Amino acid sequence: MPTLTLPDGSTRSFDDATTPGGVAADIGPGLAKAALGARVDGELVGLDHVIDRDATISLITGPRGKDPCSEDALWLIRHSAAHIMAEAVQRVFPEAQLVYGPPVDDGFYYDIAMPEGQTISSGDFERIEVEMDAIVKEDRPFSRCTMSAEEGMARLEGEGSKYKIDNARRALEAGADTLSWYATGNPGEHWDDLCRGPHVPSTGRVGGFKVMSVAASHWHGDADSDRLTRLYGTAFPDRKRLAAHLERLEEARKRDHRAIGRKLGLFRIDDMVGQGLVLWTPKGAIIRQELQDFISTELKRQNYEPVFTPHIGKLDLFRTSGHYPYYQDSQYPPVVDPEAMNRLVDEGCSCADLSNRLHEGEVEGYLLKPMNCPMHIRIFAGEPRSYRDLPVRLSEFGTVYRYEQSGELGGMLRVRGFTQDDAHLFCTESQLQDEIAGCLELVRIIFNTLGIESFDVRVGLRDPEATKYVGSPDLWDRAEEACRAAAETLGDAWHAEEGEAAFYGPKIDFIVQDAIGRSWQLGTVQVDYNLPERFDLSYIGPDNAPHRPVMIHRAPFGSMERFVGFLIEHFAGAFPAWLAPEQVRVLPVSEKSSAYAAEVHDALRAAGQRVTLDEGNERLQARIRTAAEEKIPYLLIVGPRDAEAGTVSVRARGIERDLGAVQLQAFVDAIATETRDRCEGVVQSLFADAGVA
RNA sequence: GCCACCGUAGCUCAGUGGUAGAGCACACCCUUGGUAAGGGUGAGGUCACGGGUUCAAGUCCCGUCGGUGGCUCCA
Repeated sequence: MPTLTLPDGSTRSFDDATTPGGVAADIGPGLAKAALGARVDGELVGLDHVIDRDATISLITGPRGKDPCSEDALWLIRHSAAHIMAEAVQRVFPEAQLVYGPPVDDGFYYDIAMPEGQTISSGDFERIEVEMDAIVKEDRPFSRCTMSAEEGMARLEGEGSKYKIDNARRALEAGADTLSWYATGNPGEHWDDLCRGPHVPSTGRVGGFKVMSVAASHWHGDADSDRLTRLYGTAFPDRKRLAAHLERLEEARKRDHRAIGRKLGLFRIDDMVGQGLVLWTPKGAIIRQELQDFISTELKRQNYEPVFTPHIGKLDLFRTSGHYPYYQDSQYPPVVDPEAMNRLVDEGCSCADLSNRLHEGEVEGYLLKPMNCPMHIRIFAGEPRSYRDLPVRLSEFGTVYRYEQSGELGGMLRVRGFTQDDAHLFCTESQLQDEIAGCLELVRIIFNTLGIESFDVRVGLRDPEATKYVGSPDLWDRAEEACRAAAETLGDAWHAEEGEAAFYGPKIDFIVQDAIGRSWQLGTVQVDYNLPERFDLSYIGPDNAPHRPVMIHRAPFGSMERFVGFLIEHFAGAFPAWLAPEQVRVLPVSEKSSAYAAEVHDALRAAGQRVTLDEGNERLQARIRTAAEEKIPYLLIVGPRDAEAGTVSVRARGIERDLGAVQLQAFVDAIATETRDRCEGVVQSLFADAGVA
């Protein structure tokens, strides 16, 4: 005789065991119709879940009106849609074997083992959707069917799907005592799939769905295991919400830095130059240079000392640092001294021999630097250091090269040559926490100035199970504690993640998402006990004895490439005036005003603004449209009236009308302030004061 | 690197094995227009590259290079 407590605190008693479906019906027919599932004592269950003892229950319904759909409802709908898609795939490709089909952030996927020689391509999506549509229209119930472990395994052995057998074994190992199947319809009669559930009550509840894309995956995420076809889909309670979602995706794609970068001429990646190697065009170079100037100002305040180091260094340097040969796969191959190369050729040395001999150090060569730290370390080590000198903070916009896997490259976000806004801090143990906090402060300044509000702070700790880490456990404990304490000073939410530390020390990363929802690490602060050891770094302490410094690697932007790639998407190409490649464009109304327009142009140029003059052979409307598409922050429209009064008519980006006319000098002063202070709104305040805007 | 898909003008994209196309951008001409596309003319192509099948290949097949998505990786 279960008594159930509802979310509002009220209770309902039942004479016999009941189900969430029963509870819903007991409350009212409207709820019974709207219910998709429930949480019983916090556990997500289907409407047919048997409740035979007291519990709390919260029914899950589809959204009403324009309300957003609850996470639970979406989960049920998408998990159910995955089944429907799987059934449809097996109708179209009867020999396809199913592996695993969970809901994910924006939808769901199903991993499928296709028979040799068959593939699913985007051209098949429509056929699959037609089948899905039929299954949804039939509105067949999702029926659960349970078998004992023995019975269930026997069934699976009989069917012979090694993937489902594996899934079942894992479920049993995880503690399940039975196996369950969900049929879309009647068990034994209709299609079914091994599944823990739960699902929505019937296929018709999946109101809007779409097969989105096809990709490859590996069984168990193991690159050496079977290759599977991963079919992605998405589903919503109704078509309207699906359409809204697809529209959002479309909007997001418009923000893609690759598309905007091309359109606005910010960068290119050229086949002839090489994969993952970014060419910064003049406009993109301005943005990069502005960011560099901005951070350099902050670095001066924090007493950093700029240095320059070469792009290439002897292999021995990287052997000492440990980067060669352990990360050989992700480095451009070494450059071997020509004389040594000729000698090796004469000796008939094979490629494998060469590789070995480079590895062993018998042949010397040079490596494009995959990181700047060894070079900075040699600067630190180049003179005796006293504790009075610490911390030493060496900074450099250092370009590094890493031979990332070709499939991983993408636009500016993952490249093979990139410039870190790098610095290495050498300090004492007791200075560590303050120094980390100083580094985090830099990131904070950058994010605040650029209005970046949506990011994750991750403190990467060592994985207690793994053995790849160097350094003593108590040093690690202290460093991890220093990172946590420093993260605490940020004032933002942060989370610790085990196993995310570098092998040489814990770190704090700032993670953002790109336009299509992928996560990228931008700024990073990493503590390092390893390299000071390997390079035998020391300073003389107050006790007149040598001590080992601690190193911090830090890059608040991360890399200029990735940061600007992210920034393009963050601003959708509409950079604030201080960053905009072109800040102002002067548009004479007609040729009659070109002399005055040139005067305006020259005044702004003299004030240091990036300004152009568009005297094109087009109508004013067309020139405004062009400038708007180029995301230029301010347009100055000047005609005879302005020439007469010495004014400019200002049009600010994103405002589809003229703000009004101001004296030329007032505009020059305002934009000079706005760009100098790296802020927004100074120009517009000219008009706000007048009550115009 | 792996799997799938894709590669046609600077860009976005049409193109049924039978003469290479459009819009935008570009150049020139006309138009001098006060707030998001004025009109005309023209130029622009080794259909990514290399093989093959065919009377005939942008189109079909194979390979290479490059891009996209995902997987794996990311010191």
